Amino acid sequence: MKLKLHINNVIKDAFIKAGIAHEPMSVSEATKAEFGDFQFNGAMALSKKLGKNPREIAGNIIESLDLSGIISKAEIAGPGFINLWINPLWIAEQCQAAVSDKRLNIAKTETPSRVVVDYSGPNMAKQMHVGHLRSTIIGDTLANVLTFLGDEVIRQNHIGDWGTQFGMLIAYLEEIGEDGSVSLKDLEQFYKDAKGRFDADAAFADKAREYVVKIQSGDRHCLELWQKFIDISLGHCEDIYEKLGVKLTREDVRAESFYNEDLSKVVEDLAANGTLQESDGAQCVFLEGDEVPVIVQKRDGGYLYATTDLAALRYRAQTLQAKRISYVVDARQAGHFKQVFRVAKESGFVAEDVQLEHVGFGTMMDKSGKPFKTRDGGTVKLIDLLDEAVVKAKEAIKNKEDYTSEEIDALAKIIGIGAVKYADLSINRESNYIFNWDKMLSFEGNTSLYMQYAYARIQSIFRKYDGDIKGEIIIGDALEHRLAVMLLRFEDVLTRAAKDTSPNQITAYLYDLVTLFMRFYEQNPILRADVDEKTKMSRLQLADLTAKTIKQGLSLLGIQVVNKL
RNA sequence: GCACUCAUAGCUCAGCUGGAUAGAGCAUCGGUUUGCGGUACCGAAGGUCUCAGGUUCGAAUCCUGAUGGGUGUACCA
Repeated sequence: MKLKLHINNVIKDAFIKAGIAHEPMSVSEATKAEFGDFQFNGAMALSKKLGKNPREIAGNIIESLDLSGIISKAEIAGPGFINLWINPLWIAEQCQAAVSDKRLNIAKTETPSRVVVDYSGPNMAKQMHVGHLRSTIIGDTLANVLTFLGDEVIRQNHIGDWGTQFGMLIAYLEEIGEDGSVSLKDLEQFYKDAKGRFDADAAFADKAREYVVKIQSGDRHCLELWQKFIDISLGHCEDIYEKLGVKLTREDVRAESFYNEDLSKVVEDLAANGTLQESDGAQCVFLEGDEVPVIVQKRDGGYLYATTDLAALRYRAQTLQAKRISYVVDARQAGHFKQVFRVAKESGFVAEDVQLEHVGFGTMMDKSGKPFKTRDGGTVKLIDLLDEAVVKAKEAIKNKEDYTSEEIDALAKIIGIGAVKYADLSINRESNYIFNWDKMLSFEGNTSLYMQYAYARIQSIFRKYDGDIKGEIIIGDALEHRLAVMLLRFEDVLTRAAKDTSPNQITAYLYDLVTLFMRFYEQNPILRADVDEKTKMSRLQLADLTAKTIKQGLSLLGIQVVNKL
């Protein structure tokens, strides 16, 4: 239900009827309940253009407003605000349509766009650490939401599988032989051991260097070892994706190595364009206004990060035919992407109408506001963080005696992982945030457990009530009205969150929704004996729609719900 | 040095296209229960939105400057 669009259309009609030859600005949600459901602030802005006072303009608009359909009441307030009330009968009708529809009456877009979402991008030489969390779950959420809204989404996992360090790792893998997969369980350790050999043994180091050259020139034996290493390493990542409920698969992997053969072409084509310049022996693109150039080829002939990204951009725009390409990468790389995007467009690798965006995000901090590290200063492995979340979630489950130990394990997994994800996704993407277990696993405030609790509570209503649900939704009091309007806003929120790539708009909405439901439920009994049948049916359906909206919302964030907790 | 970015309640955070008295949660103080899951709900208190100018009918939001943090800055990814 595109709620705002409907209301905007009513305003637009009023503009035409009133003979105002301007495009009206969009309505916005009312800032307070007593101001109605929505407000239109465009009269003030028109005041100067029309040479009239804003209240008079607002009056003209209201006179021309159709109050027989979606909007039932309109009032002028203050300097020229128009407060709008939505017709309760219409709201009820729309909620009814939503509750009986699998997609909650949210249509897929009629103009789907092909979107590449680049996210996660772990390095195969190392284990995933907490720094990969945000990219992985923000990117996955974006992909989920866009898919749900009807776009054609291509997920791309640009894993780091190429470069000099791999020679060392492969040489070591060969040296320790068949049981390499065992040692590889701990990639950090494997990396350290390989590095130890590299530093201590000159023959080993020579072999490692030799392997780098061999891999890149396509030596079969070395490539086999390399492939084995990548498979094992990627397997670790997939364990984490599985735990996180992230939908990345092997099909989505387009590794750095995938673009290997394109790299020389990128440089050639830039040279042919005349955009390339040599500087200190390196091949560079100098952008107007930028101090540092984009280096695409080193003095020694090697290629760089930017070269691979240019190749990937071209592949995504030309071969995959994407119209929007979103990179979910740490905010610190803003400068890099700004430059690479410019080169891609200016060189014609990517057409002008393709939207390139760097979806940057802030850093995870510890309690003291410093980057999140282990006690001894190392990076925190993502797997350890997730395992700890499950352990802590177990402690948070109250009536443990009601469950078998298998049930508790399953619950703890959903709740623990969900809590970590929700806490992260509920923070404004661009800001740094302080990681806090207690807050994350609290039932209070905008947390996953508050959502889960509300959801479980609603499910409990339906466990108690085993009759049929029939009849209509009737909007009774003001709280029901507000709850119903809130439910209808879901699509607008998703659309906006997708446009801005900000998952926290979804969590903020869910929190508002749940808070409103809790208030509604406190005040409006459903199953109590003194509630008449019609009211009971109506409220049951509102509760049902609330639960379905929570479930759908969390599902887009990649978080499961539980019926009991 | 230059560039980017951030600064909102004691703490952790919201605040979308500029709109009405800047909102939540925690912590503090107080209230609600013959209970549909109290891990809930209601209320009080808490703010010169870092500072100074400017634009505007209207600025936490836009512009300029200052101060204080963070980040990036030529052959790593």
